[in-house]
Amino acid sequence: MLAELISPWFRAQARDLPWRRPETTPWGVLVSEFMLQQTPVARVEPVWLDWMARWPAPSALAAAPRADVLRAWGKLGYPRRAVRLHDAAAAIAEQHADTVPSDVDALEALPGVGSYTARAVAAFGYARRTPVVDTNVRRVVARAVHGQGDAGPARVKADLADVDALLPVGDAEAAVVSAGLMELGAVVCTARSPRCPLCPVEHACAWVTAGRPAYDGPRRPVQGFAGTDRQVRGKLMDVLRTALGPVERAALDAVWSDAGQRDRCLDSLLVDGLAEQTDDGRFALPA
DNA sequence: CAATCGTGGCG
DNA sequence: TCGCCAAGATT
Repeated sequence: MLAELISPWFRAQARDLPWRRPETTPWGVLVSEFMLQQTPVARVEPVWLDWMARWPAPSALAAAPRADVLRAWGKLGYPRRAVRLHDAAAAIAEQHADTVPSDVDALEALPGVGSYTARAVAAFGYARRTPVVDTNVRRVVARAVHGQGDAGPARVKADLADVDALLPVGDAEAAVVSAGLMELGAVVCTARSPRCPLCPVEHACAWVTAGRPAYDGPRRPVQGFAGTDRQVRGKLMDVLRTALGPVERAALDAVWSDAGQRDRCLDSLLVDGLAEQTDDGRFALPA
């Protein structure tokens, strides 16, 4: 029911995102999915284009120094994703003959690849029928199927089953519906002020039928940022990324006044493989 | 399960 | 201005 409405809408209205172009390889899809984890499309686009030009295959990325990878990641945020993608590329090059797996279980075994990313790569990289459940899809299902104003806390198995029930039988067509569900949530069925008059599902939507009741369930508390370790780590990484070579400890000390927090964050960056200490005691991105 | 992990734009 | 958010994964 919903699928028949979403599919033609998506074919006609889908944004022309670079990783959706027909020449994009599964590797390109995988890279896009890593970058899009918690990061808006607009910020990902230029970085993805740069990465595809530099590292068109997993083996190419795997051969790059980690410092180059982290600099190319730029300010997308959550730089551990870059480390995991780098490691995933090495695993694909060495264990999968430089070919991104199409099997969900094999994908999930890669570093940084969870339930969502594995299914997204199978669906968008290989046109497989598999439920792809992200925050957008959960919101669309909560509204259109369950008549609720928003999605509550994730219920992994039930969410997968909900989406699976919406997908048509055929692989290729199911993959289009999966992409359409995400597009709908991203562009029309948005968290704030959904554009119901533009929605292909409006007249089949349980939430609209119910009079668009407000969401009453529990809200995920919004993460603070100012003053957190996340902010401090970000400032430290910015120094290391910008520097041409190793920097003195003084250069890192300058970004945050609380020495205890600063040292703890620097240690965590070393542990995460985002920074290293040189023999002469300075700090740099890992070679 | 809840906390943690960056960044910047927008209403 | 500032809270809220944007295609999650890991521990």
